[in-house]
Amino acid sequence: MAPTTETLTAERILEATEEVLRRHGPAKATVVDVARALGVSHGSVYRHFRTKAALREAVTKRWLDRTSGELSGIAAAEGDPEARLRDWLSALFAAKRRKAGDDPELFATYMVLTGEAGTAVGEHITDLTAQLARIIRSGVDAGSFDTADPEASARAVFHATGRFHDPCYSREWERPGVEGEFEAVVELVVRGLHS
Amino acid sequence: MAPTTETLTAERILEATEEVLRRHGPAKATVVDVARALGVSHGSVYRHFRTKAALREAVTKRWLDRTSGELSGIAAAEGDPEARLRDWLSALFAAKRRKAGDDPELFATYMVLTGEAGTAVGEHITDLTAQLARIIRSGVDAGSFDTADPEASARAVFHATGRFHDPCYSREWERPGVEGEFEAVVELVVRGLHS
DNA sequence: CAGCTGACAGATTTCAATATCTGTCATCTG
DNA sequence: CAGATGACAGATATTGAAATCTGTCAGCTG
Repeated sequence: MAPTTETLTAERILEATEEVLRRHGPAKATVVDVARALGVSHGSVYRHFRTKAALREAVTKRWLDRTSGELSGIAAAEGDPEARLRDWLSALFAAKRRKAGDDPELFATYMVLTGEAGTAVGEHITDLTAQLARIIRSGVDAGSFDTADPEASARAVFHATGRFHDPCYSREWERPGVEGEFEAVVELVVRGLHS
Repeated sequence: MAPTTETLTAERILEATEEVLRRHGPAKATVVDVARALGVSHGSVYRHFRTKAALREAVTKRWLDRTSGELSGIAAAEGDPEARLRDWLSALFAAKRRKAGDDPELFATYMVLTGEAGTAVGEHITDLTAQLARIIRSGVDAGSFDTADPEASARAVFHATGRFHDPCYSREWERPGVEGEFEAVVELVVRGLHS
């Protein structure tokens, strides 16, 4: 694309890569395309990212971190832990559903990227369950939740609600009735946590 | 394979198709292969199944029905509903995990088959949640479970435990610690159901 | 000399020609 | 004549040669 005089940074490469992925999809997005988009040779891209896989994983990480960031506010907030848990789960579902619904092709692209084994997804899940554990712990402290192991309960809640945040279910998220299914599972889970 | 004098029945075709799928995998299993395995012309296969898709769906249905059958005994049994619910969920997880672990290639084949949109999977899920609903209803009658809508609760329980029976998670089922994760989710769900 | 380039080897992908498959049906056979 | 066959048209899959990509690196440039 248009050559620039700006310095070539990891950040600029990541932005260009996102754009190339959006345009070409995961199968046809090449490092050469990214370099072309930046007006540099592909060798320069390899100066910042050792391999194509590392570049793709960095893009994935950025994308996942955006979701984590949206939710961390709720996890850190003050107030009724049960309400916060419900809010957090709703926000997670809403965020995923929005991403999947607004631009299905891009979402499919990221599904491919997250499927390429790497540590990014695992770290994202660790991050999210840590947020959940924080909420649950504050519920235990307040006496509204009862669990011996908030971390384990957090993982259980995360797993139990997987249908409403795991990308492999994304095509179900637009069906009529999901909202109700979501409420039912959240209800079950919140009741299971109660003392 | 070996030609036979036996009459050509839908049942024999289904058996041969299973064998061909096991041998060749979902991508390379053709109707011609099935006919060859039976020692007949492929036109004869089309006499019993209108399309290749119908044949594949019939095989899928048979496979899914085998799991449903294994579980229906637990759902129909007498005795403590909570124990039956735990047994049923454990049996479902064990059955899926065994199928995935014993013959991963065949399991992958069936994952492809179930992914080919059709009514078989939907009916299977309806069947399983009906079994769950039966257990939950008996728990409500016995006074140990509390829910206004056992069918809805059954779907919620099924969704909440998806990570331990949905094929899209099958590669997680062999990791150390799954057993514990499973127990934690079941515990959460059972507590959520309790009155 | 830090950062960029572009040629290169080996791996991967594309593309078009070729082969095989699906689904139909007129015809055959017991 | 019920049930099986195999030739056929159009759709799909395979194959192998050519094009492109990945990752490296010696050398260029500011």
